[in-house]
Amino acid sequence: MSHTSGIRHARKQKTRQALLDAALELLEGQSLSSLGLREVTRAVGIAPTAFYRHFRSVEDLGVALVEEALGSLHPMIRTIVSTTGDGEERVARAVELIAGHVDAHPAHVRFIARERHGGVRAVREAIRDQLALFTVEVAEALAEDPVSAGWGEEDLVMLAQLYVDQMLVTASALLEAPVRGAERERVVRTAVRRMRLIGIGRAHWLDGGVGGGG
Amino acid sequence: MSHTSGIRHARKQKTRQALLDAALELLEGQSLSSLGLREVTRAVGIAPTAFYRHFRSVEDLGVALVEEALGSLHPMIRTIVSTTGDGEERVARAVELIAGHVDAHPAHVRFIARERHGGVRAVREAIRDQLALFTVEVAEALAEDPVSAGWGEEDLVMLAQLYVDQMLVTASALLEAPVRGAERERVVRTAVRRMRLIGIGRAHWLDGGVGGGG
DNA sequence: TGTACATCAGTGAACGCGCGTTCACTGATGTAC
DNA sequence: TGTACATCAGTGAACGCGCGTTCACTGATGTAC
Repeated sequence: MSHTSGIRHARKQKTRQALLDAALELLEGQSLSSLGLREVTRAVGIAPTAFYRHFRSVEDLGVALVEEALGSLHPMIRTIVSTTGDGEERVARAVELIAGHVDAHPAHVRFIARERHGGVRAVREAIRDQLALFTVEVAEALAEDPVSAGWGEEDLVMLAQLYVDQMLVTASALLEAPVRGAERERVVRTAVRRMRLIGIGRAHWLDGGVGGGG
Repeated sequence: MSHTSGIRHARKQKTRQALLDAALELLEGQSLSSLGLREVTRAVGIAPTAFYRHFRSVEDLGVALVEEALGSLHPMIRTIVSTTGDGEERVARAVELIAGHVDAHPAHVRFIARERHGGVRAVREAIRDQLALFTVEVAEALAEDPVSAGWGEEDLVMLAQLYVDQMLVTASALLEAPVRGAERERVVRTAVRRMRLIGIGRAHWLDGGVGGGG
């Protein structure tokens, strides 16, 4: 058998996951830069020193959490960008998918929102890099869409960034709203309208003038 | 004389400001939830116990920092929303004003970006409340603009939120770029295009369809 | 103006506590033969 | 299958350290008369 199998390895993975889960839960009420190693091991029920068998530091654990939280988002991104239908349908489905993800993984979403501009450099950079991958993915999908005919590379990336930002803004707004109820529906409706407005801007991007003005 | 004047009061205010300044500087490399009271007083050069003459806790100091950081933004918001000219000019001026503010108060901007979703509830709520005031201010200005004729209240608020979000996204992106150079210009150009796209969406909001789609 | 008392920003010692990290260890699991 | 040795996840004591908070204090500033 490979050294990545066996009882010992499986137990180690289980402890590692328990550390990640415990940290994520503790992070709902604080930032990574104030999370203590002893706090995490206490929550898991192991000795503080066992922490070092899995991570070099809390910062290191934070980077692992970024991969766990944003790695699981890739499939969702692909589903959204590959969804067919007219603009209005796509927008509604995208917001639904985001809302479903927030309901399923609220702690992950909170962690990313909090640490994206948080106090731990390595974690900020890990999040930035993952989001850059999302942007590339979205930009490539946009490039294949007939609506994007005539668009420059820089504009496609700008729009992709705008979509990725909106995804995070929407997810973050949903986090603060209750899972059900009028407030939640208001947040969803606003998110849909934001996306619709961006879609309209996209459709008229090459028309010539910005229109309006004071 | 009133009890708010005099040598003693002036010295107290000076120490208080020194605490705020020192905290803001220390917060460039960490989050508020890990900032220590002793760390701040050490930086100012006073005894740890003197801290309590000015703030009940570090959290309390954080709320004061929110007021300092976002209070100073109100004039800028008013300048942006009251700027005349066509859409393209307004966008360029708005981004210039934001860039100027980031250059003048980088630590304030970093603090708001970091603590907006940070680990200290009272500070998050203070930021949320201040941003809500900005949104109201922008929504009122939008309502007076002829371009908004026929717009519903909810849509005006949605657009105002979108503008306020963009202001923060742009400020945050500028923070990470060097003050001068090609990278900075790329960030500014992208911000202008984002704002332009939103302006186009706004101009065509009442046209009927979203257009495009896969 | 001068005096006597009140206020209060800042001090410094002291406290109990939890922190991250080290170290030698234990004992179950893995491996070579 | 059995044996002998290697690996290594988790242990528990120990360390020095900085933390937030308390308390009685000092002495400059403020105020009443």
